[in-house]
Order: sequence, then C-alpha cells, then structure tokens
Amino acid sequence: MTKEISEKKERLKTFMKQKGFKSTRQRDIIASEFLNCEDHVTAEELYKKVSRRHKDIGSTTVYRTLKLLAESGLATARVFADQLTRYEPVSEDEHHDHLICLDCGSIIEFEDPKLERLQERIASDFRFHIVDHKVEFYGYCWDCKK
Amino acid sequence: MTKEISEKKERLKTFMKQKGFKSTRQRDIIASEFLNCEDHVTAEELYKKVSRRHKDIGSTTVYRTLKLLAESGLATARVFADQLTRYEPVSEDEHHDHLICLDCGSIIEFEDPKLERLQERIASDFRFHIVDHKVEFYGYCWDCKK
DNA sequence: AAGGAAATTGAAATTCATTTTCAATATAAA
DNA sequence: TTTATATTGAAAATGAATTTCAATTTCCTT
Ligand SMILES: [Mn+2]
Ligand SMILES: [Mn+2]
Ligand SMILES: [Zn+2]
Ligand SMILES: [Zn+2]
Repeated sequence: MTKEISEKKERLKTFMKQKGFKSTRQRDIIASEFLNCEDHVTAEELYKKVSRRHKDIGSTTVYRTLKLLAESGLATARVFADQLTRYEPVSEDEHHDHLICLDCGSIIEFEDPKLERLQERIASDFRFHIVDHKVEFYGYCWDCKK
Repeated sequence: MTKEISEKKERLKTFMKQKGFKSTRQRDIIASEFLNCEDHVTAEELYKKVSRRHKDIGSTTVYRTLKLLAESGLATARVFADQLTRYEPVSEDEHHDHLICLDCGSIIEFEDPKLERLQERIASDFRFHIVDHKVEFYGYCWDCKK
C-alpha cells in the first residue's frame, strides 16, 4: 500500500469519526480495493473485484461505501453515456474532463485551463453562477480509428 | 399549427414511409404535442400532456414515438444530472449546449463557437476523433441567486 | 371495396441499476 | 462488560425504460 493510499485511508477514518460513522472490516476492504484501482469503476465492477477474495461482502455494502467515499471527498461520482454511476479516486483539488472512445470504451482524462476560463465567460454572459460542469467528448481513440 | 411544425410533420411522414413505418393517429397526436412544446421533456411528462385529451394513448407509445422522432432526426435525446432521458425538437443543423439551474431547474441554451473550436484542439492533442460532445454547466440562474 | 400480410398498440410483465427495509450483528464509548 | 447506535447482507422495493403478446390498424394487392 503506497503512502498516498494509506494517507487517504487516514483521511477517511478522520471523516468517519467526525461524522459518527463506524470503521468496519468491510469498509476498509472496499476502500482499499477502490483506491488501488485507478479506474472509473461502477459499484458492480468493484463488487466483483472485492468478492473474489471476500465472498462475505455484499454488493449493497459496496454501493453504500462508494457513496460514503464520495461524501468524504475521496471519490467523485461520474455518469457517462452508458448511464452507469462510476467512481474515481480524487487526487487533490485537481479537476479534469474526459474523452471517451465509443469503440473500446477507453477514457482519456484531460485538463484545459482555456476551457475553464471559457466557462466563466459564458456564465457571465448569462449572469449565471456556475458551481459545476460536465464536459465529455465522445469519439474514437487513435487505436480504434485505425 | 405553424408552418415550421407542419413542415416537420411532413418530414416525419417521409421518413416513416421510407422506412416502412406506418402513420397512426397516436403518432400524429404525440408528434404534434411534442413539436408544440419547446421544452426538454421526458417521456412521462409528454405522456401526461398527451393523455389529458387522449386518455386512450398509452405511455409505452409515447416512449416509442419519442425514440422514433429521435431516429428521424426531428428530436434529440439529452440526459442531464437527474438521469432522465429528455427530448427536444431539433431545428436545422443548429447545435447548442446547456446551463442548468440547480435550484429552479430552468435550462438556458447557448452556442459558443470558441467552445467548438477548443474541442477540436483538445481532440487533436490526443489524436482523438470526436463525433459528439456533451457540455453542461450547473449552477444558479440570476433569479435564484438572489 | 375486400382481403391479408405486416406493423402498431396498450397492458402487463420484465429488466436493470440502485435504494430501502429489516432482523441479526458489529462497533465503540462509558 | 454493558449498552446504545451504526452497519451489514438478503430480500424486497423502486422507477425509468424496454419487451412481450394478443388484439387491432394500416396500407398494399387484388
Ligand atoms: Mn476521470
Ligand atoms: Mn436544448
Ligand atoms: Zn478506442
Ligand atoms: Zn434558477
């Protein structure tokens, strides 16, 4: 377990204590498995991974723990075109958007300051106060285009 | 019924004939109701509108007809944060994105050439071939901010 | 017009991800 | 320990959307 991950688990513990939530074996296992897979996983996908070695952990608990991770700020929930709720670990206050391949499903992450600034300009045009945004580009990655 | 709407209904007829689909009273009523409400409606919402005056039309048919309208190019399906599939009439090849108020739910449409160009630049950075995109800004509209 | 193949309809059943319920169990503070 | 409270997993419930199916329509073809 890397330093980053154990530090995150520490943050989770703090969050739970502060909120009056209890630390459990299940939450610990699920959080570890989640933080180790740097993917955009669904609850079911993570449940499959977890239950390979822990057949006693139910999928309901995985759904619940992912929600908890999101509340604690360690995970973000994302919904792409397939309408499944996916979670990804959050690293620092970094924000990014996604390029999604319609063929192989691969997801490329990108960050673009121009895009962020453009958003501000558009918002002010409409006197709108933006608190969040969703930018997804769908198409074909280099490999699939060939 | 405006000229634009009757012209659209004509296009739908052409599309249906060409595909071997049949014209029915239900489809006609549902399409009219849809084209008249310049909104981002869900199937259930449209079903409620339709069934006010046509209690014999079932919701299944509304779901099916909206799909048909999307296939014919007269409607586009959109999914915002509430995860419901919404449809909106398509006018010409015009493309637009959305600002969505988290308080009152109002939707502001906008078009930004800079955004479209930026997308191209980002795509080429990743050698990605974009065919579609989704840009949604969430926040608070002027009225709700007050 | 009438006949008939093929498409459409509405109700009910089904799907599928996610949430809720609930009795049994685990946690942690005293 | 004791005890109050939170958590768990199985099963049931939810809710949007789709599928199934028998009855009805549509629209060619005679
Ligand atoms: Mn990501
Ligand atoms: Mn719109
Ligand atoms: Zn690909
Ligand atoms: Zn508002």
